[in-house]
Amino acid sequence: MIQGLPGFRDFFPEDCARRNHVVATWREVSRRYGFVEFDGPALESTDLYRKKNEAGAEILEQLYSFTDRGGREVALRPEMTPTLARMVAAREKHYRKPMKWFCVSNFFRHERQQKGRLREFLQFNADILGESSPQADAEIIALAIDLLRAFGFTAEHFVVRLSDRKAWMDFLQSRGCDEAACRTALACADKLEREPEEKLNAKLAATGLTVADLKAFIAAGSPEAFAPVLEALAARGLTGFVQPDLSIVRGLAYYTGVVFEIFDRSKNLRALAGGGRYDGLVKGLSDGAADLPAIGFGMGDVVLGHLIDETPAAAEKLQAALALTSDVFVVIADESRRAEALQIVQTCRELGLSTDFPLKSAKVGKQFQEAENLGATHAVVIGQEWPQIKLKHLATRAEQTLDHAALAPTLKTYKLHS
RNA sequence: GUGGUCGUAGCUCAAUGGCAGAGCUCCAGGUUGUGGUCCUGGCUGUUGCGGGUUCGAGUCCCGUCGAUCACCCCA
Repeated sequence: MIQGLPGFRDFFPEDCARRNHVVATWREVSRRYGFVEFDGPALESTDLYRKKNEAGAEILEQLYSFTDRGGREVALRPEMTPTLARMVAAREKHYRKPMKWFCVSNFFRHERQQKGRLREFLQFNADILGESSPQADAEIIALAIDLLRAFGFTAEHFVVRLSDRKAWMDFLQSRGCDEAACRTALACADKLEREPEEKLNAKLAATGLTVADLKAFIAAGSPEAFAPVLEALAARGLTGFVQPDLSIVRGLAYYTGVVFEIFDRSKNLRALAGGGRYDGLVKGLSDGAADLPAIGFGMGDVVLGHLIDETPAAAEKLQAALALTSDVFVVIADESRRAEALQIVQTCRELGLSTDFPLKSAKVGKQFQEAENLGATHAVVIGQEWPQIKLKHLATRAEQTLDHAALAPTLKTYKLHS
């Protein structure tokens, strides 16, 4: 038998139900925040990703890229930002600012899978374009926090680690670092927890800095850099979710201001979400056609799924969303009345009720069993007494007999009450 | 790309180098037109795949594919 590709997932009904819960939550909170949804193509010109990175960069190595039948170099999207920048540059003048856009899309990266990382995954992205104030930074961070709260997480479960690239650059330039030295220093700051001090000091030699200098800067905390964002988050009552932490650097070169990553408190997992301000990227990717300040972040479904499973409150919420529910099960007690039963089924469905019935002759007991299995709230029994029928509320086992013509009006009132 | 661990029924897992099994799921019954429990019965395996050692391999060895974890990287 042919197997699925490594790092790619099948979505059986129960998996789809999980995914739908995640996506529905992302969409609902985004709607509350006034973000509008957009999407782009899964396949883009490889040049779109080359432009942002130097040749040979690991990002490019991990592209699913190939030459299409028309001889074009194309790649499956590994992230959304280049597509967003392309789209924004094309119609920037058409939209009022600030633009608050989000999308939920699948992305592809050819790398070895491990916990929290697959080759195809779903990612939520949200961006605010055309507004450079700390108010926009706070709005984006608040959205990220409320997204996670909507899944049932609290400040006990996750934390936003907030940093600032500009504070880093100011510090490094004050120490005489040129552009290359800044890049080296930031890369080392990113590895402070992972690589031994001697190794990092060797790398830092060219910059005139030491690990001790970097650690001292992180420890000092640069409070003035975070004050406006923290104030705006405090006013929303979200202070408890945020922790200033200059040790967060993020790998990307294009960030220009606030950067943040969200981690589970127990630190068992990779980052749940990450993002930051990238004021020069739209201009760079559009060759100057559009110039918009921007801040955004991404949140993948894989790590999020792990944390949901590990967190009882979130897992319960997921289970509630997964519970099968249907409204009506039509029991065909007398097979000779199947035509009448189908008529009732159709009536229920046209009322908008989720309605099911047995496709083949079955004993009444089995049919009630099936109604239970499907999570139906009501059973309608069609049998010998037609045109009278029975309507039973399964939870209370209360049963009433009524004329079939009276069923629709009766169910309508039930629907209003539920 | 590098390294560790692991591949047995749809799922979770047993089986000292000696007859491949259990629970759950699924399917079918338990006589008249009413349920979640319960009872009975049944299906499903080239033990991931290919070699090797052995009288004999699920078990040991090699290769391969896959899963998983870590490194790398993390857009």
